[in-house]
Amino acid sequence: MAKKPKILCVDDEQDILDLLTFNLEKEGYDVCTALNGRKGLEVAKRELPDLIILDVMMPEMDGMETCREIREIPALQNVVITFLTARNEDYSQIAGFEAGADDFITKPIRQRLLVSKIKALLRRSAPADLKKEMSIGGIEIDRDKYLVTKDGVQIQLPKKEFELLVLLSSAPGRVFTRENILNSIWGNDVIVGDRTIDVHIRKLREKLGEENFKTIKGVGYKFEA
Amino acid sequence: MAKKPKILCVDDEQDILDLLTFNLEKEGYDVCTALNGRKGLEVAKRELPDLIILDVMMPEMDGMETCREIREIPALQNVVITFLTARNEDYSQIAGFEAGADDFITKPIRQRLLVSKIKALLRRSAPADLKKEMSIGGIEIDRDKYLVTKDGVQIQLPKKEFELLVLLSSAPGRVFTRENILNSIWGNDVIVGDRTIDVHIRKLREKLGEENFKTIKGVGYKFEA
DNA sequence: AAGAAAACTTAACTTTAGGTTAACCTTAGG
DNA sequence: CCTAAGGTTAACCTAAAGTTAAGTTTTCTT
Repeated sequence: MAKKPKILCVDDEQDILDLLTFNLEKEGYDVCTALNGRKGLEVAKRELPDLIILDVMMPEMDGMETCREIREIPALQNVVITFLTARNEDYSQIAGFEAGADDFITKPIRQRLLVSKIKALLRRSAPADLKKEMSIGGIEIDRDKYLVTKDGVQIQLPKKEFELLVLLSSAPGRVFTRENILNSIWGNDVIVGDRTIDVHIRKLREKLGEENFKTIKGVGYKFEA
Repeated sequence: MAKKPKILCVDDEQDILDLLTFNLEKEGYDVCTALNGRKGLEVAKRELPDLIILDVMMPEMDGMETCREIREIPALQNVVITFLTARNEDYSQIAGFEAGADDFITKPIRQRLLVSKIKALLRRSAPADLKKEMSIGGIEIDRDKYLVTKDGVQIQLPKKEFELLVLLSSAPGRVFTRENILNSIWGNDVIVGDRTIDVHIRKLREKLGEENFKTIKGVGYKFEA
């Protein structure tokens, strides 16, 4: 079963965060939150969510600015971002789309609408992911078929290895910290030892070539061809 | 000879259903109907139509939502879906396409236009339909005749086994999760134990060869030759 | 409409792949 | 040349899948 999508909510009002969290978790999403733009950015980097809900009006660093900074981060280039705006702040939508927003949700929040919008957005963003029957340096990854091919030879990877490969290959050349990896593959709550990642990396190296998985000591791992 | 295409019409007004049925049957299509979204979904799952006409405005579960749910079902991923809208509900088209619609038909229904649109849509999707009689690695599956042949020997499969085979073989090599399988064959609501799937898989393996049905632990099953 | 047969689901148990860990080894980098 | 981070191996554990047979339900048949 596909892992549940992770959604980051950023708003300076705890009430709103609670409301969002309640509704989204009820729908089976994995929700994390932040109380301002700067923290939102931090959490986004660490958690690599699938979708981010950003309040436009926030002290210190507003939604627009946060959005721009998020879009600067290579690993978050394709995250879906939606803004939360008051209904009458309509005019801001143009600026919002320019900043890199995908959609808008207006306050007050209508819960059913919220959920269906989120669903639609995540579905829409899925095709972008599915395109990724990606092929890098002799290694083809087909997410649907759950299949990896190296130099024309099919390789059946176990679940965790496959997930790790998909993660690393989602942004080739980018270094994923151990924290990144733990968060995306195991989830926030599960605790596994550090050596576990090493072991999976080792297996990937065995099966797909030593040189494709580089260690950056003290930082993490990256995949390249 | 190609079997006549099956069309499912979903609308809460019996009048509209009658009108559609009359016109489409006259053209030689096999028509089935449902009076609301939820029933439409059920019928769609059972009948696996080639095309679905969905009224946008329906009580309980509207066309959009029905459409989204239909698209969730692997076996119906490639069904052509067209919405029925009032001419002035124009705006909804954007949302409609997002939900996974292929086209729109506006009310009031112009009968000649309806028929030519349907024809055009079915023509466009035709290649996908040809898959109805497939043959992979000594195994022939004829969906219409409800018949399976292995190495020239006819095998009569029970319903569930046949459905499972059809599903898995609809995308050979692709992994179907248990969730996928449960949703397409049993439906979202029905709850059957996990072991049930195993048993059906076992029977298929017995009858059609162990090797053709591969388990990907923690993920699901796939069919290949 | 009863009885039989076939299909389907479940329960209880076994097996196994794959995930994790512990213990020890290696290496990079200060 | 010491230390901390990462690598390696094999043993262990567990959740997931396999199996079998015994209920249920559906469906034919007469």
